[in-house]
Amino acid sequence: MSGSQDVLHNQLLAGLSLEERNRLFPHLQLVAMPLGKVLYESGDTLRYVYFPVDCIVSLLYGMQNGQSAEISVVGNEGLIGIALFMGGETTPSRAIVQSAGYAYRLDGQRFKDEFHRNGSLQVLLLRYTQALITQMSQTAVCNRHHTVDQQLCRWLLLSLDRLSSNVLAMTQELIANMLGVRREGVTDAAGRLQKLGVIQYARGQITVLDRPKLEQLSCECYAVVKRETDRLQRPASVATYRSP
Amino acid sequence: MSGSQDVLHNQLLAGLSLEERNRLFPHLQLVAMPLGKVLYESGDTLRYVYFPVDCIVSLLYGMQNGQSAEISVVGNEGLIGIALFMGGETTPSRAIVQSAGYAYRLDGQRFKDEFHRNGSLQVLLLRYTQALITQMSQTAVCNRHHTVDQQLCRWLLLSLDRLSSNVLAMTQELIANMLGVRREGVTDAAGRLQKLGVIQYARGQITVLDRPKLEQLSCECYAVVKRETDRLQRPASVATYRSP
DNA sequence: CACCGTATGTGCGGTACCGTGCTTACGGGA
DNA sequence: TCCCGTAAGCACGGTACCGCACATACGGTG
Repeated sequence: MSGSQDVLHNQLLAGLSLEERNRLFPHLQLVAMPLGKVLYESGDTLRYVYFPVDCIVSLLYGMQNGQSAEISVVGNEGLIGIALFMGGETTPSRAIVQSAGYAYRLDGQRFKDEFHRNGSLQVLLLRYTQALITQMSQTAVCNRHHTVDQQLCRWLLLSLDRLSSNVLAMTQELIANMLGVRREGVTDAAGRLQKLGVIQYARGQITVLDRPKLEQLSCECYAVVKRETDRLQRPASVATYRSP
Repeated sequence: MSGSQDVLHNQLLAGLSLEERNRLFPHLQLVAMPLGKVLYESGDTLRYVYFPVDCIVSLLYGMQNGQSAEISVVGNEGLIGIALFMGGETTPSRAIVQSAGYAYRLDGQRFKDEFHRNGSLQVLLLRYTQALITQMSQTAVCNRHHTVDQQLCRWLLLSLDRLSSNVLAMTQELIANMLGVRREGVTDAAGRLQKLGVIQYARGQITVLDRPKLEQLSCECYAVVKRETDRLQRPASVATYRSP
């Protein structure tokens, strides 16, 4: 399957120094990430961290009444399991594979040890965590102020950025779970997008036909998160930034 | 004004080792935090971190159309300016004093230097950051699924926990800005709470009369955040945790 | 090819919140 | 004491989303 599962396809792993690579890479395990796989449940003690290479993982918060909502999405730009180096060991969230693929898995203890060596891994992880925080925060305001239509666009764009194709394998039901809305709400929004010729829907398979239009229809939340993620992912330097 | 501005009233500063205290405390500056003071705007490069002793600071995300929403609230359990040690230097958020008081201010560079010494400050800050992430995430789902009534209860409880009194100096207009809803929505919700005898409202001054009832009327989000914050704030140990 | 599970579309009433414009009423300053 | 700015209450129609109960339609399996 070509080199598409190359360790270096994960941007965090690719950013490590030579020494760090030598220490960590021998312990990385390539694992399959089938759709729907649960990496951890709310409250689980984390045993591994996962570095996605070509899959997408959603972090969800669930509630007592069964409702839930996605608070962030992770692809090859990040990792799953930040609670390990944050020191909490667990989180009240749930990590579930949203788009199938592969990831590299690393033992939690080894990962923590490396983090506390104060090397470039630590810098990369902290910056990534800040990007994640931005995404969560923006999701919070988005949930408050934007329509389902806008949020669907945002969600499609975030997914698209983490895939190499313009085809997503996702049912409307699943998307509804992620956005925390009714399935019918997604049906309506998707129908409107289809009518505009932006996407094409076919039984669990969405093809994005007009990405620029999608960006235009999306709320600003996508752009904010993307800009901030890009900024924080750039090789560490004296990153200056001013709001536009 | 008694010893209410004691450095050790900030839980993070109180958790430092003796050496760290010796290095940092001489450089802490007590600063007044009047209501409405803006500690930083979206995109500002952070020059200081602030350790609240008896004030409350809100982190807000604003949007292009002027709407905004609070994504987390910080009192003497935390600090403002995590983006400094996260490496981003700036964030797209806004920090504004929600309840007047005092805080200790520390120069950003000195703070970063201390963080990278790998001492107990680092552990405390990372754990606090995780608590903050929990709060943001829970806010996101809360915005999605809960009524204004429930959110008002949650918000009052979060504020109450960070004050030594049961009287909040807050207009409904300000609360509405925090929750990202209309002022009238807060009026309605507050009116209902008042009718139930839970709070008493008087021109920018809310007195909480029945806290247990408030907790009962609130959504679960308050309890989740509180439990997780308490867990993460406990002196670092092999913290195990399982969802109830 | 017939069947059935799953994915999608639709229609209905209900409600929580919005935007707007207005009224009431407190309380500090001249 | 009066005045006026600010805080709070109220009333209106509008709408986005909900919960529910269906109707359709695709596609793999026997």
